Amino acid sequence: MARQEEEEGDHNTEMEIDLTLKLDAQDQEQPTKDSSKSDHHEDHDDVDDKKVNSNDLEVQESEHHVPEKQDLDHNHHQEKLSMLQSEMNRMKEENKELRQVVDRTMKDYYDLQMKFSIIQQSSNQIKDPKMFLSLNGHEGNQETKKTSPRSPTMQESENEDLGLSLRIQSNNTTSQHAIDHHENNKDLSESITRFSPSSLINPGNFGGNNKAINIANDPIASLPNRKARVSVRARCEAATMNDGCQWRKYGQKIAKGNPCPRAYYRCTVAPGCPVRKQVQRCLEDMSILITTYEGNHNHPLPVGATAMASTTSAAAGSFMLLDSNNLLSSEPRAMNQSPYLNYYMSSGTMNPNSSPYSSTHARTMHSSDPSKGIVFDLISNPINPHHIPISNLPPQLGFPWMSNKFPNGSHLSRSKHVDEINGIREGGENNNNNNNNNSKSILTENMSAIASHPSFRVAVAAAISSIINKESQITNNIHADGPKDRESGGSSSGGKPWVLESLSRSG
DNA sequence: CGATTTTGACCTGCGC
DNA sequence: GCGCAGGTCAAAATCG
Repeated sequence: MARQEEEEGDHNTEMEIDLTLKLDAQDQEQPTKDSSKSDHHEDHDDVDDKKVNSNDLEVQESEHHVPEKQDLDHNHHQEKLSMLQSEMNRMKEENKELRQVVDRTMKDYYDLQMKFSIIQQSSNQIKDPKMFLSLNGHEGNQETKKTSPRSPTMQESENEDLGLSLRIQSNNTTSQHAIDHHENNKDLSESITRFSPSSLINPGNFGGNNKAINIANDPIASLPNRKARVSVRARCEAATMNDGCQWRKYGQKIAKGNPCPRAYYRCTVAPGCPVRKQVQRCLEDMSILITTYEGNHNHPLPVGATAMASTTSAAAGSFMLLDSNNLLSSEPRAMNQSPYLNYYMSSGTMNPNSSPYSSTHARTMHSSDPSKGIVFDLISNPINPHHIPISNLPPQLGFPWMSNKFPNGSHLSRSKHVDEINGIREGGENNNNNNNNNSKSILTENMSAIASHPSFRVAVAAAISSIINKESQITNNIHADGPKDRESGGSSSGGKPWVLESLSRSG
């Protein structure tokens, strides 16, 4: 028996040594742990606590171990406390930096708003303004810069941290002159847009039977011979983008020039809602989904649909209003300097041979392409090394705006979406060795991950479109002579589509 | 059984 | 006027 007690006593001493070693090891690891790991660490602590507790039961039998055990517990709790405090301090710092970035961005935003209104006010003297909004800190490829040198009149302000920028460029060339110029240039004419107003806004282009359209409730649709159309190009592996609205498919057709069938949907959130959308895969890249919206909803939108709907309707409204004032030219645009979110004008037809990633980014859309009117291009290529291409994501890690139901039946949750961003962040964090710049690099990565996220871009696009809409409405009130004036140009003065795109090019 | 999708027919506009 | 292509309708089929 005595020998047995001796053995137990030795065993207990060994356990305490093990515990001390473990705690020492934790002390060395703690400063390098991130929050998630520290949580994990706490789990280990719990286990260790249990070990200690179970150990205490045995130690109580041998009294000379008790004071050491208490010290150990005390030290352990103190370590935990200091660890949490350091973690809190780190998060506070991170929060502070984020706030600064947000403040700076807001300041830039208001500055740009002011500049834009000034430009708008003087826009009656400018016949051919170029408008360019981008959402990226990276400058675009050089080829693009060559094709679209910044004019001295260009006003810009960029936030390098967030990559938000607004550029408004104007020149004095008339639209017709631009067309003629490009028609004379064979090389350019292949990649550069040609203006085709009749194909853009044409009542016949969206079906002959429009009985369901509620003209009274749709100011844009109420304009005779005009329909607001907004296209969204986005990488999406699901059949349709989940934009928050409820849609019913009412037709499908294989359009000429694209073997992918075009699906026709109408909004079923409210009976008689005139909004319709066409969904078609891009010929050049099947992972790109082109969704074309038409009309304004005549009902309150679900929360999830607000961003996209306000984007489309606001942009459509601004497009119509600005166009009606002849503020925009039909000159093809090739000014994609920023790979993330660019806002420029193009003609109404896309050449199926022209790649959406062409260096000039001039879009010559095929007449059958649904991307007539305004195009929100939300395609992003992985500039960020931590960016996960959507095609590489497992189905359960899609974007929230993608269909909640995947073909395989798996469902998305918002937390997954958050996990995706967290995953990006953690991926970047693992590559850093916890130096002093760690929090900065994390911050940068977080910001770029957020800024490059399609949902964020949609939200920003919505905000920008709303601003443009408001500004254009103001301008319209100042310069327009009323609805009659809008139609004075007939169909020839019709739609000059804008393209809002977020093509990012690693080039 | 109601809602949704599919699919062929039909309508409309445009170019020749 | 005719043919073509895009868009819509509506009955049948399918799904949950």
